[in-house]
Amino acid sequence: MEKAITRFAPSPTGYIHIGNVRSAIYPYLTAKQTGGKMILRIEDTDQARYVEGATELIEDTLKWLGLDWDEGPEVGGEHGPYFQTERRDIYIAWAKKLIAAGRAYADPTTPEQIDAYRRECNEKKVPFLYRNFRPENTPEWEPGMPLRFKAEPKEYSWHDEVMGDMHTGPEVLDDIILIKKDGLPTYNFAHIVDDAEMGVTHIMRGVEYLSSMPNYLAIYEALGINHPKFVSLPHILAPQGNKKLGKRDGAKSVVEYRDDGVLPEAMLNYLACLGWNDGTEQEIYTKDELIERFSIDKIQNSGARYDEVKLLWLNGQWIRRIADEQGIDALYTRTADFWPETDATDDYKKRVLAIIYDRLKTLSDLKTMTTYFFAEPEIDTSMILENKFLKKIPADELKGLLEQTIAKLSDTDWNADALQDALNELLAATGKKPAELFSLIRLGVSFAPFSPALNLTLEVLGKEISIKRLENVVAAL
RNA sequence: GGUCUCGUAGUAUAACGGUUAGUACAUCGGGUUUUCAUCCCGACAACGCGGGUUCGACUCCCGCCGAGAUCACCA
Repeated sequence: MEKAITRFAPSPTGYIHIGNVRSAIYPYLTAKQTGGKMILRIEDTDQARYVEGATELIEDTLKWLGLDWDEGPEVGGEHGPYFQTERRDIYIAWAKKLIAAGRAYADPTTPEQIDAYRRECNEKKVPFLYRNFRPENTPEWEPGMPLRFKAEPKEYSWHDEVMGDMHTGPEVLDDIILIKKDGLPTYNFAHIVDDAEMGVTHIMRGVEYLSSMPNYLAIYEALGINHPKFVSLPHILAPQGNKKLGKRDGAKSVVEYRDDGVLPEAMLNYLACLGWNDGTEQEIYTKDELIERFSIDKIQNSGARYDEVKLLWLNGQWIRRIADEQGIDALYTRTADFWPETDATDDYKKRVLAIIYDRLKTLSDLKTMTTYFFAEPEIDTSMILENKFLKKIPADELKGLLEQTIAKLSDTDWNADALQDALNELLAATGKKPAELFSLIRLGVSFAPFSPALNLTLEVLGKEISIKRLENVVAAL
């Protein structure tokens, strides 16, 4: 397979969210699959929208997801620099080729005049095209003036790897701005130059660029260069409505999910499979499997709706997968930031994790689901007295059952099997149903709405603490 | 408004002229000695509409309808 040179080229205007990270994932998978390279290029030509720290945030996001770039900031490479503001001279040099060929000209029109033209067109209900107002004699271009492309309207046909064969008429061609007044290029020009200089083979970007394609094609043509393959990625849609998912719809930063206890494996898995699938019924993919199976021609050509519920389901699957395949220790190393306030030992926390992990949807569930392992629960007798299995049993009888339990457990070896045996014997001795006796004991030691299997909970809690808690409940009833 | 794109259950998708239209999430029901969860079993639920082409259409063609994108010295 031909080695693909792909790129992720964000502008540093803020964080990367669910809606736009796919245009980093697919280039990564394509590059890795073919033994090629992914380039990270920072498109910082819009000074007004530049956000301090955004580049670091972008890098942070890619690293968390495991999308390492082969060329770009931090790692360098033979095609640098990788910040567009550091490449001004390159753009100017390419722009001069266009001027020399008579395909670009200095634009003397003021923004006010352009607005007037646009209004005029709106009133006449005809599309506004700058080329219809192109000045007769234009000054020689020099820095400080906007430079425009000189369009030669005609039909264009091209192939998009996702959308298929495309065709447009001459009416979409216009004299677009190549270099802005501030001397920096527009995206429209910069990305063409950079992709050419960097040897990019696949341009993978959102479908919003589809309607600009003819203008790009015209520039490639005027420059006399071949264009890369075009891969238009459909939008990810907001959960409600039919809009593309954006920050306004509450699209969270990708790294925010890390802080919420989502595993990068799950995030990558979910996002890669949103709008792509390999034709099989597999749901869980490792990064290596994605690299192996990914194919551009199976990218969906309609938008896909973001579904956080499924992401969280997948995260639960990944939590279990890591614990089951790599062991509790491996999962434990991921949980450092997610425990309740405690000075408990690693060993104790691991034992808690081992009995609770199959209940977790996110790692941050640990915070709320394990409190009674680390602190004395507040005794709330109503939880016992109003429990659906216990409310028909008089308080005195409950008290008696607990006393019997305490006596039995005091005489039991403290391991899961022995505890289970003891609990079964208690069941026989008291004649109670499991739902009754076990609910009582479970609530007595945890006062939590749910908890792991009773014998395991008791084992981890320890003999002394378990019995002490039950005694406290007897006293309170 | 011009141009372009898209249209299978609530959601994500499979099917590439012939299937009882498959799978997963969600929802509902059941099972695994308490709860919650895991796991297992089951149920509900879809080809936007209308014409063609064809022995036969989710699949090919046309029209309509619906949804989206884009028309910046933003990317």
